[in-house]
Amino acid sequence: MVRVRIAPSPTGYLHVGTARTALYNWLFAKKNGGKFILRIEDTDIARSTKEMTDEIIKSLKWLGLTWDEGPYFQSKRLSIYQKYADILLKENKAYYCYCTSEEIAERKKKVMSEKKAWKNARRCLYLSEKEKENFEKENRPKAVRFLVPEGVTEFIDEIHGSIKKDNKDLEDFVLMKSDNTPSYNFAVVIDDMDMHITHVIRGDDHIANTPKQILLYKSLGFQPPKFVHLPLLLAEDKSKLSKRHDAVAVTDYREQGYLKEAFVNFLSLLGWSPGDGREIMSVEELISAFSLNRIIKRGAVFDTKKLMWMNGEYITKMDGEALFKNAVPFLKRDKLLDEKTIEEKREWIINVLLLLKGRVKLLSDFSKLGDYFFTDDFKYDEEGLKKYIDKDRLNKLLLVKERLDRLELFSKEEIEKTVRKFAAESGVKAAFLIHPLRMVVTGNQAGPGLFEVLETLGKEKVVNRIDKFSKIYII
RNA sequence: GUCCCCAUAGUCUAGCGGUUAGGACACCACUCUUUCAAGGUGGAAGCACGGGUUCGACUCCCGUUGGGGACACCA
Repeated sequence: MVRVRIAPSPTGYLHVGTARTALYNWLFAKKNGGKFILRIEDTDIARSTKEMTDEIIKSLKWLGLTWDEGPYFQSKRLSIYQKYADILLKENKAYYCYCTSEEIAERKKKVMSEKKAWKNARRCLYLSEKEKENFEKENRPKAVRFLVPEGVTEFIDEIHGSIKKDNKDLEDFVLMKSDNTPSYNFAVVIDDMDMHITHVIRGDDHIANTPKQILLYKSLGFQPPKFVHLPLLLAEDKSKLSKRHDAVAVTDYREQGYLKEAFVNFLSLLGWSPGDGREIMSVEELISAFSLNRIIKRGAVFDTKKLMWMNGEYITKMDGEALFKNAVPFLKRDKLLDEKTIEEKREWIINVLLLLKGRVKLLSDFSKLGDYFFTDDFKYDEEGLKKYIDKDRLNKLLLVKERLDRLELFSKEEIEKTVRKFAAESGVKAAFLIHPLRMVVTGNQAGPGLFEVLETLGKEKVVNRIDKFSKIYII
């Protein structure tokens, strides 16, 4: 039975890299009828918060990455770690270290400044009984360090193959911090073991931790799980995606107007592909196509342009109901719709969304590109005014308006007939009128087909806007 | 500085000894069109380098270079 987990630390929002790792774990579990477990790694008491835990859970849910077990909290399992630490201590596989972080930091700084390789000396391993006694009397805080044995640690990574590490390059890392909370490497091993995790699927940045963890499994007498290290997600300059320069929180993408379907689809293709050229894929398709051996080794740049393209594809393919559900919250957020209108003009709103969807990339674009449908308070594009508005055209527009006003049925067909007929009579091309009309009524140079826009807007608004414009616009 | 990982167009990728190196995003041109977008057609753009192995290397091996990651009582 496959059992995998995602183990975020609640010290920040759900990072897109973590989301991708979660997705691969989830897909792998679904594909193999296994279980996906959520574990919150909140042993850093100072930096972990309840808010971030909630945020992470919210983001995971938004993406649809629901878990079968958990969330487990490491902060509630402290006695378990302590128990295993005591065992290792008793078997002399670990020892107490009385050095303070400050002392170690200072030593490290000195060594690094000499451009030498830093490795914490196992000073406290060789403490005499007397020294130990003194430290204990002083009540000095003590951490538990693992006694790294000699030898070479090797493991088979499902993606990278064999990875070897000479244990002499490993320092005696901390198992239990002096505040009696476990270190990451220790807690992970105990938990993965205790939760019967079969495959540890995580980012490449954990390759360096793996030998340490394997050593722990061995000293505890447990069989290590399989390790799968995914290529890292990179920023545009190929460095690690960082909080400082990049949008890395899943929440940010949701708020920018990305659809979870597009986001998940895009993430799935960063480091993996189905191999048959398919790109736009539903979760069901992803599940059935997913396999670990199609994951590649090199890091992938998170290309927002492609994400945006994909998002546009998903939006274009949406039907009215789906559009309504997804886009309305954004229009509401941007104060273009209120509850009452949403209820009363549902069908009309859907028509507007259908009209706009082809040129929208983000859900938030509905507000940007279609504000004139929802408010009279829209901006006129300066360049467009210069290009399309002059005295002659404005006068003709007023005449067209007269005719439109007389239409019994304000349908796109009738509108088009009217405009084209007028153009023919005046000896001008239809485009000569269409552009200024669009400018005056929508404020934009471009947009959906003009006649449909006018029909959707309704006769009253169209006529009023032309009137109003002719009064305020000074040539 | 030490250790580890990686290397096909600007980006995401297909390729797993013999291919005109395929697709997608982005870009450019043309087309369609009332505009924009979409669509259609076409285009530019790639196997980092050097040695091997082999009849034959993008593909296998070694090295170089380049990029990335890890080196906390953070996770």
